Amino acid sequence: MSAEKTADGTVGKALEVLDSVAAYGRPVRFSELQTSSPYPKATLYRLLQTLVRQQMVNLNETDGTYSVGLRLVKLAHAAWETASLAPIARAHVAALAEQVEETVHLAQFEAGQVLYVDKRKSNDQFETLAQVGKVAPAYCTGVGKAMMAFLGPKQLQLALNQQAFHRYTPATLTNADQLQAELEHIRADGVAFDREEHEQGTISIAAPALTSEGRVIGAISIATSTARKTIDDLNRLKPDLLQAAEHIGQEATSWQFPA
Amino acid sequence: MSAEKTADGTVGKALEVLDSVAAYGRPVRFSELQTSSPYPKATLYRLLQTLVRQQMVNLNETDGTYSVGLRLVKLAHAAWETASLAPIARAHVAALAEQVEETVHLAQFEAGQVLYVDKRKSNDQFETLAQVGKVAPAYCTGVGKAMMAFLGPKQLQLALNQQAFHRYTPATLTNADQLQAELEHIRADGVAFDREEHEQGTISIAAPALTSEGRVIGAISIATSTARKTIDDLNRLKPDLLQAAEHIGQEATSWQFPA
DNA sequence: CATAAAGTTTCATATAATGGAACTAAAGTT
DNA sequence: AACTTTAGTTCCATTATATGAAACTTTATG
Repeated sequence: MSAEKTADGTVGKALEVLDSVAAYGRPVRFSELQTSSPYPKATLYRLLQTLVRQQMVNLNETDGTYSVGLRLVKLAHAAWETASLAPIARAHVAALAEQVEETVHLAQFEAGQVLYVDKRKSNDQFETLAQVGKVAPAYCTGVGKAMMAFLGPKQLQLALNQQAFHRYTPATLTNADQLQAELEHIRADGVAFDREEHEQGTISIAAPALTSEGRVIGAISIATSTARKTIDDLNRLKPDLLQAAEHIGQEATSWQFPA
Repeated sequence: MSAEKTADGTVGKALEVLDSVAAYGRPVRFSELQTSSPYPKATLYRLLQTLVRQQMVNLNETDGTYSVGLRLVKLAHAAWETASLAPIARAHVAALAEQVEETVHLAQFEAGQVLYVDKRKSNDQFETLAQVGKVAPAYCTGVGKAMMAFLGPKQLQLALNQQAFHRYTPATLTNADQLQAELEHIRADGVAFDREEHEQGTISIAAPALTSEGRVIGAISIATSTARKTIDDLNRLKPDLLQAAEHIGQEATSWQFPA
């Protein structure tokens, strides 16, 4: 485990146990948790009981399985309401999806990563929470590069240090210099492109959502497959995209959304 | 603080701090957290730094405020996916709302309380997460009584002990004997009514969703105001409600949803 | 019924956390 | 500009909490 996590003693351990329960995505028995835990059996057991008493984990006494608990769901909800741009931006995301007839993503920048907070396909009857909440790297996604390009210098330096530059496809940018050059282009052009950098066959055009003071609060993108459209096709959607991004920025500023 | 929380030492304290950050619902400064914290300044500060390092809390270095962090949002998402009946039940909730043209709620039973996991109004274009995740008492809500009525005896006893019997309106049931008698009626009738017991002017009819083995996994309700409809009007919707509840139970059983 | 596996508890010892006091930085006042 | 107040941060002797191997209990299996 990382030195950072070690430094956080009991709390760090408890949260790691919580993560492992959550990661199973289904109720899990103690012995299963034990097989993948770095902790001695007694330690794991005690941490788990603490989490159960704190209602972060639920113990189903009928079959002896553990699953995420009510208190976490409550915290989850508070986290979503406080930190998510999705409620404010929803109408604009929906309108853009209808207009361009492609998948539209809304994302935020957190700890150097991209967090998808909304996704809308024009023919969906509803959006599902299961589609949002996903985290992706910033350096090789449209929304990630769009947000990085408009960060202040201090935040940008920190963000650059937080990129792993793992090569996902042959098109992935794999070092900070390449990325910096790309970000200059994006700043000049106003939009970012994902040219199959994260996922082969997937391209997108993205624009940052900025407050009236120019601070990055998120990004919106139109994504499609190379089978359906080309980068030039996406570029033709630039005006609609920029307008939606600007609307989101304006609305967030009027709501005094934290940036 | 309760003895239970005290017994959980540092983890309990850290979670309490996390709760208080989440409860603000907006970015908050250290001094504000301090005013309502039971902990000495140094202790609060150190717990907060631990949560920041663990990414459960985010520190905005620009304005020195704390807010919920990415890791909590990730855990949130996992919690939702694992523990929520909402994705499985969604189509049935939507169909019922369309059919009866009133607000339909979907809820689950957790730690003696009702957790709303979906809500649909027939004329909504979308549902918002902000509407779900709310917790309510069981003894004076339609969904709560519907679920309690079909609990096994051991679980029912525990659940009865978890009710506060606070009087919300003149119609609120305020002791276990009254509630037990009401639950007998509900078992016989198959549905529960909220007769302005939780909120003046709000009435509802609710039915439990049961697995094929008869275990309670949730409840669904049709809620309206006394200005719009009477209890008799709601009773006429009983067949549609029971059918939707049964469909949800069947689908959950086929998905092997944990009960 | 015996054995194995899973879950739970004990307690001497080790480690982590505490919190008053002091320090540093930022904001406010004169 | 200087001083005061408030907010944020760090120190470290002391205290509290956590640890984890071993043992025990319960449940499952052959």
